[in-house]
Amino acid sequence: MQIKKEQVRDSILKNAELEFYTNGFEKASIRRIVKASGTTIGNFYNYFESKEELFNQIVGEEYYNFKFLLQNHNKLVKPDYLWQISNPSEWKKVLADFIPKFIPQLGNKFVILIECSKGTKYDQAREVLIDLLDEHFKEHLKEHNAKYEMIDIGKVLAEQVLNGIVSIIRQYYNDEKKKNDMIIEYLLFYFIGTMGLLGEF
Amino acid sequence: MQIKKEQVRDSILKNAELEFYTNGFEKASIRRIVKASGTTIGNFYNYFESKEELFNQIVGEEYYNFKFLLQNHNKLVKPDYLWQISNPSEWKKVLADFIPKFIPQLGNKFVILIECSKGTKYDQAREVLIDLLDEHFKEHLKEHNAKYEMIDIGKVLAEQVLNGIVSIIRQYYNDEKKKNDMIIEYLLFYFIGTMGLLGEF
Amino acid sequence: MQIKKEQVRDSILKNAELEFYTNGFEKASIRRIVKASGTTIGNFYNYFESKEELFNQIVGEEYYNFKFLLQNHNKLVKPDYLWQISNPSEWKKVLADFIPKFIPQLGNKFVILIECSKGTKYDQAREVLIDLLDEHFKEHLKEHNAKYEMIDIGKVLAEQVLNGIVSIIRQYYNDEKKKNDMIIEYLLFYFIGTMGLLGEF
Amino acid sequence: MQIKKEQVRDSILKNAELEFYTNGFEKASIRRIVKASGTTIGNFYNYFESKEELFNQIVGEEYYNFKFLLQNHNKLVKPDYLWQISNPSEWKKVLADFIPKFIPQLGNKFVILIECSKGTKYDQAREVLIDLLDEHFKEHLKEHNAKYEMIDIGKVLAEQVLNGIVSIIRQYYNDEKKKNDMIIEYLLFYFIGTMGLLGEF
DNA sequence: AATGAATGAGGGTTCATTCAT
DNA sequence: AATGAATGAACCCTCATTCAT
Repeated sequence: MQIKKEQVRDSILKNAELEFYTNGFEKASIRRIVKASGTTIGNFYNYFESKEELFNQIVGEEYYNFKFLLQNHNKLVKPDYLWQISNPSEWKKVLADFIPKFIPQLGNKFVILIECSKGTKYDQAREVLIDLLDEHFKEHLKEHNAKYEMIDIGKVLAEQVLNGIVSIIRQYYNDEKKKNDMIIEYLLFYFIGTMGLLGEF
Repeated sequence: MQIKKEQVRDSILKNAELEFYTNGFEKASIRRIVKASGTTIGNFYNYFESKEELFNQIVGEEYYNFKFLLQNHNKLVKPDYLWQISNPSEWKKVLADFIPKFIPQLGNKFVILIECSKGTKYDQAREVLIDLLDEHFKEHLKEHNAKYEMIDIGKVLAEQVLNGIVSIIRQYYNDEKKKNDMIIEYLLFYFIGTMGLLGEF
Repeated sequence: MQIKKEQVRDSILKNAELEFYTNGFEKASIRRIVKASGTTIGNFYNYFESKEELFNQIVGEEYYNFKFLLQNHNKLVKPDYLWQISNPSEWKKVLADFIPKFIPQLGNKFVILIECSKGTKYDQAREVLIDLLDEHFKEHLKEHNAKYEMIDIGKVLAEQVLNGIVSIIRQYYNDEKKKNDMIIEYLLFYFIGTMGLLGEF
Repeated sequence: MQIKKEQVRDSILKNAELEFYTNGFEKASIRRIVKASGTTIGNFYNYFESKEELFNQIVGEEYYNFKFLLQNHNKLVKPDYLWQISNPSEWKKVLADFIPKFIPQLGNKFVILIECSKGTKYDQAREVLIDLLDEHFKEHLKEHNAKYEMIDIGKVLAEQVLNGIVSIIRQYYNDEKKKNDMIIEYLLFYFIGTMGLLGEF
């Protein structure tokens, strides 16, 4: 009984995740979710209060961790020495060490949080994250080139890097290792590009 | 009342553009559009045959130009010498010359075409463009580094660069000049990053 | 000007007739009618007060004649000697003389009146006509066979003969002569059948 | 509330049958059906997928049986000796035996199938049946009078006989026995009429 | 725990008709 | 005389959610 209960619950969560991932919160259909989960509409509401609450249960923890990460990134994320290293292959190694620490967060739920939360209370998640990355970037940009004026680029870079990560997650959802490699590769691109830009200004 | 014809039509088009831009084709609501346009549902259908046709009228020409650009990009877009230039500030100048040629296409309608066309006959636009960019990138990557194995990165780069442009358009929709500057800046980032990766740095 | 006016009016009437004939009153579309007539919705209402009034103008006279015919059929329509004639080829000749007198009424407008008037004030036309024919038939049936009990057949015969005529009009709408021949032929069938039934009972 | 399931379903089916019977498929209104059925629009779609599917459920089996009958009518329907019998009261007896076999099919649903299916996938049912009857009639006409030229009459007769049956069903929908009697009576009329025509030519 | 019937608001769309120009 | 913009009710259908069983 207990087991069965959990099975139903898990089935709903699993299928709902796919539905939200595919269609976004607003276009997601409870009917489709329960059908895929092998249960019924009525029973769904024995497990979850609403579509929104279901969504919360899927991305809530993710969001919590994510906020924690953001709030504490100054302590956790301190690879600023990166910016002083000038050899790209060196960078790569450093990133390969550093990135895996927060890569567990970069799964489908992260995508849902960032891209499929329109219409929920999380729909600012994307913006919040971007603002934070922006701030982060601007700091570094300023730090390395005091004369750099076009600081607005930080926000674009942020959105950019976020989209890139999301895009990789979506593309390699079924190959954890490749996904991680791609993210590292991709971030390298970013740092290299940034360095190039900054170094020449 | 009847004199308004063009006003109403323009009002609908303007508000519809915003609605599609904000909610995508499928979630866009005709009722919201007509309310924002100060007219009625019935009257809407005096101007447009359907929601889909309204969408077509907004992005149709855009799509036509866009296809033309894609089909003729080999002739139009030939700054491949870019890849042989090693001085980033030189790159920047070249890009600044080259990019404005197709920048007029990069407005809100382009965003709608790329990001908000799910459910319409244009919903492959994004994929088509990405495939083309991918092909383009793979060519160059192969050309410059025969040993470069991870050719899959082409598609990610393509999606990446497209997202970046879209993101910039979204952010600077009200400042044409800055938008253009940002796109140039941004593409520079891309080329520099790519060069770095490839070993030309 | 005056001529043009009549042209528009006639064009509307002609196309409306076809529209009513094809789709019935309720499914008929004013928009389609005006489009086919080469005019506009607004102008339509300069010529006709409403869809219903347009319908009236098309079948009104028809209905008037038809009612007159019905009310005076005892005077006009007196081929009762038909029923005493026993030679079918003789019948045929008599019918061929008699029927043409009211055949002018049996055109498309008659069909519209009988079959396409649902939703208008004429929608009882069919029933009225059937009742009258029924009465007529019952009279004759009684007259010729006093013991004939199943007098209800009159109504069926009436509906039957009406449907038959309508069906012929619809099928031979473009060949006046053949249409008339078929109607005669068809009515012969009826009288022969009736005679056969009655004579043997 | 939920116990009603079958009641509601039956109520919808019953009222829908009446609605289709009265207004035809296209003019039939789901709103009227659900109001008459004592339920709501939303709930209607818990029982039926669409207006068309509702229609299918009403006439689907009818159509299946009807097609079977048509395809097998050469085996099932073989009272051709009828045409050699010259005594009408004898005909009547034979018909009285034969007709009841397919009379169960001749109810309101048959009428809906034949007369109210415009706009559905069954809208050719009428034509198919008429063509088949036409063929049937032409055969017999040829057989009995090689010189009979006006073979076009077959189609008219077919439409005629079909209309007649439909008309009887419509008139005696509430008296099964009388309906059957009338159909027999009516078909007799037809055979006698046909015989009369043919025998005298 | 499970079912699915019931609701009502909203989706896109069509329509006859009115009326300012 | 002619135009067609404007209206609002009705069309079929989908949805998340409630609740009696």
